[in-house]
Amino acid sequence: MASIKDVAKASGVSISTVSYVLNDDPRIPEVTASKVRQIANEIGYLPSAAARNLKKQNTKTILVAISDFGGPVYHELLDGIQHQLTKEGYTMIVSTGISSVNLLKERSADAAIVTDIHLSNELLIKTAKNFGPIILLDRKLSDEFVYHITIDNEEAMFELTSKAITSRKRNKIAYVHGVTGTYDNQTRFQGFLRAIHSHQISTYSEYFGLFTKQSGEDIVEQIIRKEEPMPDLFICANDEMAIGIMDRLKVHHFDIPNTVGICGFDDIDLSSYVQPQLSTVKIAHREWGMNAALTAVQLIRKEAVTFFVQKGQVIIRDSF
Amino acid sequence: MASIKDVAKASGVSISTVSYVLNDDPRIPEVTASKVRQIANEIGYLPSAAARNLKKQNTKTILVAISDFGGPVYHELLDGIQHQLTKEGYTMIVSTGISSVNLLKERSADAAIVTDIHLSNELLIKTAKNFGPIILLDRKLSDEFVYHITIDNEEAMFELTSKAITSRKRNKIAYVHGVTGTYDNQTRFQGFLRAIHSHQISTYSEYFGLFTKQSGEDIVEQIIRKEEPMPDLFICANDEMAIGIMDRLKVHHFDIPNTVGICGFDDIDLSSYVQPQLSTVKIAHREWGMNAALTAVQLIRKEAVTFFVQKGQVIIRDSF
DNA sequence: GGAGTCCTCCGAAACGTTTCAATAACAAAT
DNA sequence: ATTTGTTATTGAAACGTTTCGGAGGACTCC
Repeated sequence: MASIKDVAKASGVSISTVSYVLNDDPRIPEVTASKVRQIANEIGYLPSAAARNLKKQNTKTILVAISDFGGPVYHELLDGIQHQLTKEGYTMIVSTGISSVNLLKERSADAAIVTDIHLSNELLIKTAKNFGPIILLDRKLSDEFVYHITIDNEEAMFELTSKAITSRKRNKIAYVHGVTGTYDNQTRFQGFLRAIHSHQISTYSEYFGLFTKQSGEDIVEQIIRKEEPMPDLFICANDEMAIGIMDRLKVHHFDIPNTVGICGFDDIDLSSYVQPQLSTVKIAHREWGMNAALTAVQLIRKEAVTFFVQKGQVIIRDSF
Repeated sequence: MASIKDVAKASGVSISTVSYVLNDDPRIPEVTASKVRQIANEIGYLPSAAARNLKKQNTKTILVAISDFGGPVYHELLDGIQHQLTKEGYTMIVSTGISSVNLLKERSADAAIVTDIHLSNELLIKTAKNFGPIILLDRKLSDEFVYHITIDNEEAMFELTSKAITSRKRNKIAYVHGVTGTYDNQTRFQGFLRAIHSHQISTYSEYFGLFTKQSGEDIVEQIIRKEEPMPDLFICANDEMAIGIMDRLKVHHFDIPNTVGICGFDDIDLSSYVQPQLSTVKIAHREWGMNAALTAVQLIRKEAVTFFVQKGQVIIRDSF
């Protein structure tokens, strides 16, 4: 591997001169600089991130740890992060699963933005201490170097549920949980509860899914198999489950929205494709990402951080 | 930041001993090792990737550069790569846009798998020389350190088009290009051409889209606005354009598949949701990813590489 | 009791940068 | 002619690891 030493030798100057040139230091006159640059270019010299990071004690890189590349939700979020980060002169790297853990444990970035429920609180708190700022998007967790920027799920779900309840008379309302214990599920459920209570409704049934389409399908099949009465309004913790439920409901010839209403959360692309189109809550993912990125950079620079609240936007379509 | 030196001092052994312990070297007896481990744990020591990478002259990391996180196609591919890589003891980092360039130019990984048309051949060839093996997924390009693993688009499109042509009598066949000049578009178009020629068809019309749903929609609107005759079979370079076309066709009350047939390529999730369900070609993305990852690792290790050919699977649904 | 063999541990060099402090060369000012 | 100042350049230390080559001690074996 060609190193800075080779460039120095080839251009007849010292290592330090080469380094200054490559970092555009003004104290090197153009005549020397251009010669060095040309030679560096000729031998295809690429600097070593490792050496540079070691010396400078930073990486100019932000790690984004997500739970999986499949989620239809991450696209805009990552886009927003990337956008903001390039603006600030940082590089974004994205990881999942065990790779995220490796990267965290080896201090491979200056800060991390994480939305991956598989990364335990314990690991995060422990790591943050020696790693650098960690910003959580998928849960609330406060610690000295751990921050969070979460969505106001509660309020959004309150609004959506209220709309669903008042749009027509429903008698048997059901809440479909996602993975229990997650921040998203809990806060959305809270919003649901507040909404039905504020409308003097006290009975509701609960079903438990896993945020996946499949788990939504299973819920319907199970209701039918056990011959339980079918709810006439499903408030679902996310769109994927809602769409799964809708699919099976249609197969069994239920009339949506007339006999059964349904709504989701997230406004994934599919939501406006299914028939009828799904009412849901849209999150400004792109802004959320930009926000998180900005916060990360501010924390690294030890500047004052400007925390925003991310709100959801209720979107009423045809599903209830 | 706590370093290995701090651990050494706190546990009363030398730096080298700590290093051996942390790397599970058998020459350190368990009694010493466990003490050191405990102290490292207590002070929350995290090793420095930078220092380690510099010394070992590798990163145990593979970079995957993709064009954008939005594409519905990348999910399984990344999943396959990640799967294979963890099996081989490597960490995967994913990047887009300018971040990819930064990472490439600073030699931040041991190899790269790229499918991002924005990264120029020139950059890739130049970088590969000092970076390490680069494996291209989105084009063919051979150079000393540049490799490619591409899909047999031509054959798959040949089969799909043949099926479409023979399924019923069509008189006005159209090919809908994606971004021209891309490997995918070119090879798919070749397959289309071979198919119609082998069926003694010599006339066809061409439309030019951008691989996006929107561009598909535009094509239909433009045909109608200009009062051109509507084709009765659209062979599209990908699903997204096909779905855009289908959408507008339905709005204008064309009967699919009876008066107009259509097919796509890629088998994105949406393809089985639209009505009628889209005929298309499915790519084994997960295997493709695993394949690419394995190749990358073999190249790094300078082992013999086993190159596979990735084939597409034609899926006939209801759209022609 | 001396030579040989293990076992446990350590010192120091090296990886490729950045950057401080210092030097050399030369012009300008006294 | 010496000092002063400026500009161009350099040497060397430091960043935090890994790992080679030993050192020192305990044990075995004759």
